Amino acid sequence: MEGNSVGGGGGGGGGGANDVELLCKTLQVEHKLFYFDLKENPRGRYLKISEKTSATRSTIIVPSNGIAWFLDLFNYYVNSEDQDVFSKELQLDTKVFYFDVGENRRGRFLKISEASVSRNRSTIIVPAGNARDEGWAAFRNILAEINEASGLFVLPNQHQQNSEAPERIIGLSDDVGAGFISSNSSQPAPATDSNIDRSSDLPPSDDIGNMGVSKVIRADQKKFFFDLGNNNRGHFLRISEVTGSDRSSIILPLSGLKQFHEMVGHFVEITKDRIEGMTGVNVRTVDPPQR
DNA sequence: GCGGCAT
Repeated sequence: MEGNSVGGGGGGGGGGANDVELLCKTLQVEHKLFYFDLKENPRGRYLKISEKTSATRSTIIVPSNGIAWFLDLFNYYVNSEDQDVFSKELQLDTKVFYFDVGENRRGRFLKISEASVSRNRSTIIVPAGNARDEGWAAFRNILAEINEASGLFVLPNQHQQNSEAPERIIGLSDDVGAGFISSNSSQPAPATDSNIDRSSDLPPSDDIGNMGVSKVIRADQKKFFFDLGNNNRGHFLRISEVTGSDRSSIILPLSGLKQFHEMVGHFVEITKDRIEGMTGVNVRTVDPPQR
């Protein structure tokens, strides 16, 4: 039961009492107080996020490989137009986090529910804040700090640098609506605006951890490189177009990858009769770039 | 001085 759980304090009581505290931060949003504790135990590292109001306290436990996903999702909710946001599901290990935006007379809020097999569902609610979602933005900033700092702590007993294969770690799926989905929606949401960052946002390339997955395709005279990577803002897919000596890239946070895929599939579908019979698209694996 | 969700 506790085999896969990280930091849940499962089984016989400890409640993470022995866990090492790596980093603590607090954030006040309106009258709520949020505690962020980055902790570590022999099973791994996790972020405990607690919401405390006058009488209640509720906590969610985020596995460390989910911090970047939380960051991406908060960016999504901060950057999207109010009417364009959808609920999201984030599966991490054995638990699922549900992100839902709600509104009542107190204002807009983001409800984050953690559902796991052996535990009651727990929920925190983050107020959007008055203007420009500053409550969510402040929350996002804390996540960014923690995500960045987390990379500075090295597990002494770390056997592999990437304990997760990219395909297996995480599934991020759209729940409701998903912006653009296989159904015959006539109006694809311009989700790309918020999901695709320009390459200028990248830190120096030293910080880009290549995850060892690189592919290249050719189309006509162009080459396109696909590289998985991660930086202090999370995981991303970099797609680079290389012509001659010029390279330009888009950086696609993995939270947008599914929508990207569906969007490409859409255009493949509607142009099918025009590309049938075309050949010459080669896909191969290449060595990770050196820089 | 808040208080949402939902078991």
